[in-house]
Amino acid sequence: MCNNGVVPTESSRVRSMNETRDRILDVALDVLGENPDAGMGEIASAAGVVRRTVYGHFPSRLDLVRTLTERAVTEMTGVLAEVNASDAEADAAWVAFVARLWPVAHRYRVLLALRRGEYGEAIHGLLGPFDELLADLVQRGQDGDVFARHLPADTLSQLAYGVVFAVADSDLPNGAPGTRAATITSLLTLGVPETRAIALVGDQP
Amino acid sequence: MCNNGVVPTESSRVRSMNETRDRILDVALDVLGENPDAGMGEIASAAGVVRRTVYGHFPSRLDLVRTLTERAVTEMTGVLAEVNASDAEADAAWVAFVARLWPVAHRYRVLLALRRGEYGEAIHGLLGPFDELLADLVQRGQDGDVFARHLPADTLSQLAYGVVFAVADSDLPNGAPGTRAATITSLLTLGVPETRAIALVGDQP
DNA sequence: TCTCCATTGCACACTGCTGTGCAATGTACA
DNA sequence: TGTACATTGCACAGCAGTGTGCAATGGAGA
Repeated sequence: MCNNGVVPTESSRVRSMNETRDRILDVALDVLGENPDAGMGEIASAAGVVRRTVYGHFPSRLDLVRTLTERAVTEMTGVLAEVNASDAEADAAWVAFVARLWPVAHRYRVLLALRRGEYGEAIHGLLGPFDELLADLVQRGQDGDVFARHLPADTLSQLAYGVVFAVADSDLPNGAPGTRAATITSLLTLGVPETRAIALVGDQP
Repeated sequence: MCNNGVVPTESSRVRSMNETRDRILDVALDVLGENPDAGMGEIASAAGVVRRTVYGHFPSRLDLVRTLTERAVTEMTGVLAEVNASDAEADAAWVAFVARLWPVAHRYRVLLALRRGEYGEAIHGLLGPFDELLADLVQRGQDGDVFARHLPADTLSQLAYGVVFAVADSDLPNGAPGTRAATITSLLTLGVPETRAIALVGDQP
């Protein structure tokens, strides 16, 4: 015994396994992003692996999707909590949120599609904490009179979040040029006046 | 021979058949609205008919969906063309459009979900004329400086249209109370200032 | 060298859907 | 009364996907 923990037990062995596992997850995100109905075989092929191997890492398709969702929630709540912690005005916080969330959330955009359908309930449950943080931010904006009140905060937050990705989808896959337009549009939907929205976004990407 | 045409040939026979056919279409809209992945069996049961009978009227599932879409396009373009014909300002026209389209489009909301997925291409093609009319209206608004220009008219029109139904979905199935909020939100997304939007909607439903 | 084990390749059973064929059955119409 | 036909009930073939079992294979570690 030359180690007292569990980490460096079989360095190359488990590393290779984790690489496979991570590759499957990464590729699954891409494949499902293009076609939410893609099967395990399709994902396996894209990952350069046999279908049987995928089942070795994820007992069922639901397990795979669940793992993907957990990953997404971890990353996205991290960003949102950070933005929420600042004492900036809610509309400025929203701009920062979209700017920082964009790259990660764009990868996980498939979860929006998967929310309706077979695994809808499971995904919805896991996304709960994120949804709450989002609603909190919008609520703060409504309390501070920077966001409109024509809809309750939880509905409005989901809507504005959806608008961001609706713009993304209608854009070239290379989402870069759309970030600015998406941010402005979501601000408008939140009830921020156009002049203020443009001023907030400034000359960002 | 007591008739010279083809219409009143078998009054009760064909009427009964058309009733069955229409009932299947109506019910299919409801069933697919709740679950876009519903099968032919599910639709048949809901229509009080055997699966085999549905295939008697519609050779394939795609035929059913296509018929549904054609129906929707006919009704919706009718409403939109009428609104477009008036010489009202574009934002006022949009309000009238949403108000008049709401009942019919709400029934056909499933087409938005079906647009992604197996029949996406077919539906998209049939919806083309409607999409163009919609883009024309938004373009008119942009030209007249009542709508924002942060997005091209075709993208913005789709987005605003989607917002209307996103609000509807997050509402009670009884969509009545949401019409006002949905109209206001879509106007905001189009870049109409909040005060103007509220003034336009007035004390409508 | 020998052992462990992730991966592979193939087999299989199961489910759920689509679309078709065909012989009843019942009802409107001549 | 008899015919036409929409509907039914059932059977069947096909397809696509899921999840499992099991014997090879091959590379990394003891």
